[in-house]
Amino acid sequence: MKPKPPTMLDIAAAAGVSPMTVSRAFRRDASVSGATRARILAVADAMGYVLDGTAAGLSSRRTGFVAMTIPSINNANFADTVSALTQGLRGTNLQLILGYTNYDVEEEERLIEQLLRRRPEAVVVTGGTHTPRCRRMLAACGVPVVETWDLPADPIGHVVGFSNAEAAKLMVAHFVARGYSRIGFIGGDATRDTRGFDRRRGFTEALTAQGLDATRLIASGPPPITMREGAASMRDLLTRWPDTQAVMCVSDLSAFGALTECQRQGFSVPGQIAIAGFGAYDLSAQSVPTITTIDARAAEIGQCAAEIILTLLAGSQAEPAQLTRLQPRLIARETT
Amino acid sequence: MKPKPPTMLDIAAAAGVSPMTVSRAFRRDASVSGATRARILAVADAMGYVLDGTAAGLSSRRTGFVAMTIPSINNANFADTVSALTQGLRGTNLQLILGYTNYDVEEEERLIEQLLRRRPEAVVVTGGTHTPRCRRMLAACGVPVVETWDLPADPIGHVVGFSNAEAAKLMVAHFVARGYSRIGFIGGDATRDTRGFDRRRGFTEALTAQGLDATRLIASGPPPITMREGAASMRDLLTRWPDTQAVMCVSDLSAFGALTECQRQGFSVPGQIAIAGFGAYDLSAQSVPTITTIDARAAEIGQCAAEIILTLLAGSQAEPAQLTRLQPRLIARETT
DNA sequence: ACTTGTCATGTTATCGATAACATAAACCAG
DNA sequence: CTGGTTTATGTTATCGATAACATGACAAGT
Repeated sequence: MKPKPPTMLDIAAAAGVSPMTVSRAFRRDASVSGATRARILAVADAMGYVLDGTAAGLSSRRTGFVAMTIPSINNANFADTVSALTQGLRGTNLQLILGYTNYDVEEEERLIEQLLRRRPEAVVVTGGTHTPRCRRMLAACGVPVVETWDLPADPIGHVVGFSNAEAAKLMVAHFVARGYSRIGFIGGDATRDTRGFDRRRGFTEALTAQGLDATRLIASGPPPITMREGAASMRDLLTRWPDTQAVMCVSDLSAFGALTECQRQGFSVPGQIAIAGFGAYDLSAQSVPTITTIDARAAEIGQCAAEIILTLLAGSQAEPAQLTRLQPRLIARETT
Repeated sequence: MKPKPPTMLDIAAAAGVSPMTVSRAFRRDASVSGATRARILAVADAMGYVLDGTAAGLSSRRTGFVAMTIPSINNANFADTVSALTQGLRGTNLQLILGYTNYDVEEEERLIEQLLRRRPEAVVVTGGTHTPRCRRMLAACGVPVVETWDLPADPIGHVVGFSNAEAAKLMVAHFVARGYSRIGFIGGDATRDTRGFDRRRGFTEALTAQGLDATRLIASGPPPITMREGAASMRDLLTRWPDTQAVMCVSDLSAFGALTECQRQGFSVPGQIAIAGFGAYDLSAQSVPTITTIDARAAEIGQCAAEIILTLLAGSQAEPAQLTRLQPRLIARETT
């Protein structure tokens, strides 16, 4: 029924060489004569042999894994970071394994332990807030750690991120320059999405600095905030503060939801109310009207993380922790 | 600099027990006295010990991996399947490892080999079209294989899918019932996205069966088709066949792009032209107007796949290959 | 008191590869 | 033709855990 898959010994016997030669044949660099390698690979293919990476990893202490945690699959921003990182790792024999924290640091702790069991050669986490045990595990795991999408107050290792608060201030400055003064914010509950929370903090700080009312805040439930919740929050906002002139949303998805709600209610955007999002999703470039947003440079985050990892794994000595600070860019569009 | 991480032997020595007892302490079921387990886990935590899953997997022949290939990250449909599958595996100690094929069977072959090296306990692939070598590897790997999102003509193992062609016929029937007869199709190049191709085939077959013109086909480049390409394709379509009454798009994203193009050109939807998508993304429920689409039951696919895998891994004897055929549902909305 | 059984733990062999070292053959300069 | 170097391959020990079997202690049943 289940014929046990062949091992390297079987291939070696069938090809009339030693196991070590088979092992070498399966690696690029190793010194094996062309003829021998071709014969071995042919035999292996014929016998349906697939190298056992589990055993290889145990023996060589190189598993070929890079572990990464992200809050949620199906978020275009994190997907961009993941894509870029995957792309940056292409050509090496490193593979990304992903875990989803669901915006929950407890879940992150469990996940990190599971991922570290796989003995990754590097770890990339999203965000700079972790449980104490999670921090300990990451600090002790002996491989490079990169925190992303944030600027942690007390980094564990390397950082590739940006200030979410600064990004929000950028947007407030844009609103003020456009002449809006009664400005609201739509986001998720503060407790879980720390990056969303930082954006809200930056938002209120910037408004306060301008002497403007910073109380028009809608919390629309646990993250991630969907389009539907963006729409519901817009309804709330318009009910509670009907004279609101502009709204910043925690993401483009919620901004789009807010926009559709305005369209349904017959409000003109930006004539009666201005809307801005965050993240520079395709959606905000394509919608009618197009949505003002902030490009958080998601792909560059992944790309920089990949470069850091490759450099670190190539060089043998431990390099000092590196901080790469990216500058988010405001993209002004039709909704403001 | 890099203190070598402790091994199970170190923990055993520190806790004054044998390595085997430590091994048992780390597993739920094993018989260890509560006091001993607590002591061992405390020592392990204090020493920053993390179980080496590589070695565990080699020894026990259970790696705890389920491998899955999907065409693309950042596709809400596949993300839903992945989420549901992850959810279904929660509570077991199985972890999903994902690979992205980029809609390319050659890439899939490379990926499957890489994934099989990790010795997964089950494999889930998206689609039913593979290279010969890929089929051979999957057939020989000795673990359950589930093909999804399709009904392969010649399945390798288990299947959880639906007929993309039938789904498209459903949509054509809907168009015809609404009285549209000059109907176009927007999709990607036929060569790579076989599911998209099947939808187009179903579309043309259904039109032909109705005696309608089935030549209004726009191929907008290699998949995945984005919103932007949907918009560009709509422009093409309106230029080449200005009297078109309705358009079926290969996905909701391209449908949304097509919708925005109509809005920019001042065409009323559905007054002057009807638009439908595929996939029941959030977007199509939220846009103004809401977009008619087909719910492919992405989450159920993941859920069923998880159930199959869990059943197979629980039972010891090999069960016969199982075909789960889901029925896509048409969701009529404002754009038609 | 004696068997039988259960529970907690220890011992030994092994999973499938690779590192590190060893060796034979081929090559090459002087 | 000789000594030194390179190239291709083999040998042995080991990576860190777990399976399978073994054992000793204690409880329960007769």
